[in-house]
Amino acid sequence: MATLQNIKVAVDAVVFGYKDKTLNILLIKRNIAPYKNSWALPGGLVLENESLEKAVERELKEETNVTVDYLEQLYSFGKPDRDPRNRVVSITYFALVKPEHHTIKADTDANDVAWFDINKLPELAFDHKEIINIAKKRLQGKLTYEPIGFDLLNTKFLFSDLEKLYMTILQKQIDRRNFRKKILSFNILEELDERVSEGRGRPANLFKFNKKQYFKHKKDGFLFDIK
Amino acid sequence: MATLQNIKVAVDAVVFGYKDKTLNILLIKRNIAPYKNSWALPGGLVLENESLEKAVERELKEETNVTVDYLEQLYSFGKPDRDPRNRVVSITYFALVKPEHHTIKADTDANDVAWFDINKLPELAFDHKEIINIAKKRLQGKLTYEPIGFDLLNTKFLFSDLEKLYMTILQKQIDRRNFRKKILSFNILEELDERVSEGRGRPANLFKFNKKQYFKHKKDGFLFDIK
DNA sequence: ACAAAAGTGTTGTCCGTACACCCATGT
DNA sequence: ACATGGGTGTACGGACAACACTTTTGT
Repeated sequence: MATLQNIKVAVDAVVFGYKDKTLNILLIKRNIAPYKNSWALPGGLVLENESLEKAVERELKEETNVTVDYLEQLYSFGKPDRDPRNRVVSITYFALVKPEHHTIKADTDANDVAWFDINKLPELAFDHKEIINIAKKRLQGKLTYEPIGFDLLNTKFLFSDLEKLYMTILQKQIDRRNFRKKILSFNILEELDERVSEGRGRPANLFKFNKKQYFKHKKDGFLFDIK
Repeated sequence: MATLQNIKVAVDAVVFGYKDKTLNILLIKRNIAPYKNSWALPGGLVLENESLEKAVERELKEETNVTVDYLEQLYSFGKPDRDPRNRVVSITYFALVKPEHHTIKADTDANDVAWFDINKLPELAFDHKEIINIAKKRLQGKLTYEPIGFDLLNTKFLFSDLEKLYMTILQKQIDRRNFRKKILSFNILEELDERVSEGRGRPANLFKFNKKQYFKHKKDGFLFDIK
């Protein structure tokens, strides 16, 4: 082989949160070159003896103070020139959090951290815009065949929240009656004996996702599927 | 940071071929430690200035003499101890070939290369068994919502070939009449004016996959979908 | 003439979709 | 009493699943 390989391995995370009826992404402001003062995905180099998942979790904790509710590998990026300094292969992750459960906090390095509406993103460092696009597609796809929407809502939620979340992420109208009928038919929700009034209008019932029940049904061959 | 990072980046490929009515995987016999003389997935370290895809294609050409018909990234593996020598992160790929279009040939290093029935795999090096399991699931999934089965058949094929391929990979019975009706309704096949006799029985018509037509329909919102 | 594989149509069921009115509360 | 959001049932149509007989060839 011509030369010894010297490629760095990094991880980056696309963290989604659903806030104020919009889909948000967690970004940090870089305080080192290159792309100093640009916004970027949280992430960094993998340590010598840590797994990829651990690396993501560590970087997220360090840079944003967030612990994720759902994490899965997204895709790996390795174009030779994606980092201007030296070659970096980045293994990216897809994560979901319940924003109200966490207080984001910038690093000691005085970076900034913030949630951005996915439709109002700033300029991004490296190829991070492309990574986000892929993550968005993954989210839209997964939402239809796995019950991951619940990882974006509070533990107790209104049916209308779930409905709005689906409409926001899938970017289409959904019929309220058919949607409720479908979801309820899966028998994976617990209807709580609590009602909440959203200012005006009839108070709505709170629901809880019953994960255990979901896995039981899944083992029996049931398929979660929302058009 | 504690120590400088020294992680190697490799690529490995799970290459599927459909031969003799069975699903096969392309393996090489290692001739260096560790796992000397074990069977393993083709792959190797990424060169300093080559993209990940190029690395896979180069390794496949070098180690097996195969050029793939379909290639996509599968998953990345990075447990700290997956390679006993030093830390290697492997970005794995999922590939399809038409076996009859290629002559496999072992490396100058006198490795061996062979197709293995996926149900009769030998012991495998590293975590390659796990990688193959994930690739198999990907293949089963993709087959139902993208027309990738055609990348495993000859350019001209019989309907019964397609049908058997689906039954073999999905491991279930398929009704011949409903299957044919469904596929034909997609309007992505060309019926050729050639018949082939398979020894005994009524000669069958040859078909060709019309990829252009497929992409045209796809742009118009058509979805390939086989239950 | 028989064995083997290819080719083809109809019917019932279920699921998805479309759609509108009443209910409980706050102001 | 009115405005606002919550909760619910029915009817139609299309897609999928189940199912069996005829055709063409080789032996």
